[in-house]
Amino acid sequence: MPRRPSTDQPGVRSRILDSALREFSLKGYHRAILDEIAAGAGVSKGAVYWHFENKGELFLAVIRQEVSRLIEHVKVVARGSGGSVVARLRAVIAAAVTYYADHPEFCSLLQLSALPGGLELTREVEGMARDMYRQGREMVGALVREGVHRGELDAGRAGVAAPVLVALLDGLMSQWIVDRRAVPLRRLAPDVAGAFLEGIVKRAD
Amino acid sequence: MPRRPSTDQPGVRSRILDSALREFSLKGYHRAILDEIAAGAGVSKGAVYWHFENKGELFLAVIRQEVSRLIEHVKVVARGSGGSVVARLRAVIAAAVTYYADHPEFCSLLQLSALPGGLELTREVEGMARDMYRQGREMVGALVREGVHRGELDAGRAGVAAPVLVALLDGLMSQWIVDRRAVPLRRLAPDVAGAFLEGIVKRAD
DNA sequence: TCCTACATACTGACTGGTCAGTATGCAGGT
DNA sequence: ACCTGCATACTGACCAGTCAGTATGTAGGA
Repeated sequence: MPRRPSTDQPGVRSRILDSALREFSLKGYHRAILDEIAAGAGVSKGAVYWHFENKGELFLAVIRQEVSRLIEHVKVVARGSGGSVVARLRAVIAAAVTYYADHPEFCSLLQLSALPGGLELTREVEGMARDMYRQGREMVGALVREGVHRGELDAGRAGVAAPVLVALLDGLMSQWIVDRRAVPLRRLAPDVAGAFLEGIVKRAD
Repeated sequence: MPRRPSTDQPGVRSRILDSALREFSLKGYHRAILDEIAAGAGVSKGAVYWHFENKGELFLAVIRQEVSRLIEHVKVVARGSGGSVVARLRAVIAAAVTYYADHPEFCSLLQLSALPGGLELTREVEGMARDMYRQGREMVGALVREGVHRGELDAGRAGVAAPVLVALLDGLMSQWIVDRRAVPLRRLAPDVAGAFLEGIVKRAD
């Protein structure tokens, strides 16, 4: 239990979190070593155990911080400036993709956290991944419902649109991580949005 | 180096692979213990080291086997019975989704193998994941080119269709793994195919 | 067809390195 | 004098990998 620090050295805790993010995203949970996380933060292992109960809790804290940052980043865009729903969906896709491309360490961490429960760590991490996906689907779902209501989107697709868009973004990230050249995230983003919105089938015009 | 066995106990090697698949997919690479893999196969640790160089090679062997099974399974469907490209794309989506749903251990393993290089294991595993995604994109890409040539698919979407479909399938699997109720793979499959092919935007009819 | 001389395919006890977690010390603030 | 916020040194469990030993073949000579 991290006793609430009062005369804290400014930022020790967040420096530990930063260093932990680096190490975990570079080496994974098991190969990340507490002594090196501590060294990376310029403190000792004692400091880590002062601020965090154990390695697992540190990992959870890192994930919590990073996930909430992404969610916040995308939510702002989704609430949007009141344009059309289609425009806001395009913006959401662009925002997510941009965030991925700007935060590769975050992507690594996300892949780790989205592993099936038991792999790598505890069920708790799996629960966080589940929540994250849910929040993503909920956000997209709300947008889609609005779009259907406004007559912009097809009512028949309302049910799958959310899991499909979340899957799309997640899966693109996975491909990008292992092969950045083959899947140039940023460049693809507009076309991806187009394909998601309008499909790939040729229609009469 | 596994010298070719002649008086092999029938199936020891494949029993080890089966047990390793179970353990790795249940516990991940690091928490899977060789003694338990051996016990699960009904042999001793020595037998594991007789057939495989080390733990990493065993992991690679398991992944290779499983990935090539999926690829083969889907490729057969993609070559298809000569129907329309759209029909074959639907069939590919259904085949992949069905395969996922029927082989949850495989899904866990796939998630593990698709981790960024260095996480969990070596660059070699990352290379396999890269190859797998490439093969997937290539397969879809060939289908899409045929579809464009036949006038079924929109030429403007030809470039993104492959990474998008691969992403879609991969991302759906990820969501399904951590939350099977919220993302009922099999039931969603047809609608997913519809969304991918025709998009979600409402069009005038 | 039986014996010799190996080869194959294991067994299971042991070792050595690694690393999470702990015990203890200690400086500065109050 | 005591608490906070660390630093340092240590412990012990865990587990990959090793290796001497064994049991079961089997090819070839006599």
